[in-house]
Amino acid sequence: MGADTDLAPLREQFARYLRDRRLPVTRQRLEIADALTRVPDHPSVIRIQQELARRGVPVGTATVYRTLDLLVESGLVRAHNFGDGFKRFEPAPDQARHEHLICQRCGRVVEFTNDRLERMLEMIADELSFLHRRHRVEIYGLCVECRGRDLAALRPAGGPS
Amino acid sequence: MGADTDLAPLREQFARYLRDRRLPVTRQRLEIADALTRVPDHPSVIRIQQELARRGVPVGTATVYRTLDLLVESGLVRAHNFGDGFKRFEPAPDQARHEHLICQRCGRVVEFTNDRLERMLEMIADELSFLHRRHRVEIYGLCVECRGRDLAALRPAGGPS
DNA sequence: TTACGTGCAAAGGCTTTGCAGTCGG
DNA sequence: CCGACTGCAAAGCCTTTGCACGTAA
Repeated sequence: MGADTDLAPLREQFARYLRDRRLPVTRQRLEIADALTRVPDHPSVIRIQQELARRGVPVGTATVYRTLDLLVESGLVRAHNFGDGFKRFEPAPDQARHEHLICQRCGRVVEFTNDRLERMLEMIADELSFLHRRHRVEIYGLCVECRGRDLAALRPAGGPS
Repeated sequence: MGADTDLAPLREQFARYLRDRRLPVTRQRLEIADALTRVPDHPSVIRIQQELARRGVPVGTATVYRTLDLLVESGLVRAHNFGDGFKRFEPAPDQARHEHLICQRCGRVVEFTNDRLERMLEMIADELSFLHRRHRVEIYGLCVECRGRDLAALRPAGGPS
C-alpha cells in the first residue's frame, strides 16, 4: 500500500497533479518529468534539455524552466544550488529525506540519509522558536577516488621531508 | 592568547594575508573588509557597495567582487547562497562554526551552533569514505514573529471547518 | 471553442572580463 | 620603477518575460 505510490513514476504523479489543478497535461511536461527520472546525478536545466533533444523531443528553454517550476511547486522535484552557477534538480523521494556530499574535485554528488540528523535539525529549530519546514545539509570535500588521486600525486614528488 | 587573534579585526588579518602573499594592501581592500565587519546580516555585493558609498569610499563593482574572492580564498570570509538570486557574505568566525536558519517569509537569517551536529556530520562523511572539508546546514521555515503573524491571519477568517 | 502552453527571441539580473590609467612596495 | 590593482564598460551566463501561434480538454 505504499508500494503502489512508490512505483508510480514521477510522470504519473505529475500528470495527476496537473489534472487536479485543471492544467493541461502536455507532451513536453510529461517528457520533462521522464527525463528527470532517467538522467542521474541532479541534472541542470541544460542537461535536461540535452536529454530531451537526444530523445528527439526538442523543448524550448523557457518551457523547461516553467515546467521545472511547476514540478518544484508540486513538491515532486527538489531544486539545489551547489554553487556551480546554475540550479540542479532531482526527483524528490517522498520516502526518506536525504542530504548530499559534494566532491570539490570531480563534482560527484553522493546522497546519504540519517534519521538522527533529521530529528536533530527539527529539534534545533524548535529550541530557537523557529517553525521548521525543510532543511538542506551539504558536506563538501573529496570522494574516495579523488582522495586517493591526491595522495598519489603527492607521493612521486617525494615523501615527507 | 587566543584573545589576541579574536580581537584582531578582519581588516588586520586580511592585511596580513595579503602581505604574506606579496599582494598590494590597498585602501579599497581594507575598506571592503571593514564594511563586511560593520554590515550585519550576511550582506550581498550591492549591500556592501552601498555601505562603502555611504562612507564616502565609492568602489567599483568589479573590485568588490574581486576582493570578496580573495577574502573567501583566504578563508576569512564565507560565501552563501540562500536562493535569493545573489551571493551573500559574512566574516568567517574562526572560533565556533555556525549554521543558519532562514525565514521564508521575512528573509531574516538567524545563526546557531551545535557541537553535536558538527561532529555528526564529520562522522557521516567518514563512514562514507568521504574526506570532510566543510559543510553547510540551512534550516528553512518561519521565525517566531512571522509564525505569529500567520496564526493571526488565519484566525479572523474562521477556525477549522 | 477557449484558456493555457509552447517556442523564439529579447530582456533581466548578477557576475566576470578587458583594458587604460593608477598606485603600493 | 614594476607588477598588481582599480574603475568603467562591455561581455557572459543563467533565468525570466513578451508575444504570436499551437493545443489539451
